[in-house]
Amino acid sequence: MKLSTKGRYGLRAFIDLAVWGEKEPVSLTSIAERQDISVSYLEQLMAKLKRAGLVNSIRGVNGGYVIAKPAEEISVGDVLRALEGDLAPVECPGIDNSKMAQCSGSDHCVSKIVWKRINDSINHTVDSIYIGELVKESRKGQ
Amino acid sequence: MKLSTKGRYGLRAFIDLAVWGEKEPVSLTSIAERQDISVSYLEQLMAKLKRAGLVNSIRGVNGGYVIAKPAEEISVGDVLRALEGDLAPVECPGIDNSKMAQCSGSDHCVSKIVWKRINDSINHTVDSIYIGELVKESRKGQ
DNA sequence: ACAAAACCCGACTAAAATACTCGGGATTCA
DNA sequence: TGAATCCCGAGTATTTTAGTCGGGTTTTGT
Repeated sequence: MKLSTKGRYGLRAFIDLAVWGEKEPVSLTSIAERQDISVSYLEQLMAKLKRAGLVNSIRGVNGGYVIAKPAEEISVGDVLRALEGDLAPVECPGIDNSKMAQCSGSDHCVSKIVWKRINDSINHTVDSIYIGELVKESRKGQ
Repeated sequence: MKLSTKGRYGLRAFIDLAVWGEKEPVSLTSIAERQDISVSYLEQLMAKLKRAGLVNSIRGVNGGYVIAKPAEEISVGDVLRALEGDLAPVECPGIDNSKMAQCSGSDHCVSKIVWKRINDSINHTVDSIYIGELVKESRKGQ
């Protein structure tokens, strides 16, 4: 039960971007330095965030990344799901759809109650924290 | 971000035990059949549950396992933590103690707010579901 | 006494996932 | 043109997972 470095580093990088990228695009090099993450790896993470429409990129000299929407409109859940895919720790058919075949055991289907509550609670938590709050918090700390 | 089979199978096995083991010990063979998990693997899981004091074992012919306390007094969190260790998806120093060295980056420490809320929400969720409820639910389903 | 049913335990391993790196490209600006 | 950037797919070492396996030991029924 662990969030991978994709999610951990990626959220840190995204916050960094939101903090430093108000006027000008932020280069991966600068994020890499501040956050101590390699540029190559950041490229992977940013690609995901871009695909999800959370950041835009500007190529060429003085280019970099900017967040695609105001930080107040992006939740931690948006960012983490873009990086990690579904956050559900247990993918159980019967919660939603697809192959019910697996889910025919007796109390097998009782544990599903548990998985659903865990999944819901995680999603609710990350969806209720916005990047904007974290940016404010970060500025306060400096 | 995934719960391993230890947690998933283990909770199923534990519920099975709670459902079937009211009077007599339940053998791993019988759990294995009902839950479609190999006996060898179940042995590993039960060893953990036993070490955590959640089940007792009875050796010899007609032996098996029994839960160590009433199902109403054991939470899903107790079981999952026994099987998986700490459920926190992110282990971040600064939430509690130890090596703060790592946690000196700027907004690095802002994301900690997120990890803490996620950890808390998961723990709260699993600690508020008791095996007893699940047993009842399972009996109802039959 | 002995065999069978059960738990007990540590070591081993194949497969999958993770956490990256690397090399070469394409853009843009000065 | 060349330097700073982003872009992208492949490759790979390490770690973790998800088990199996081969031996025990304990207990009970006959």
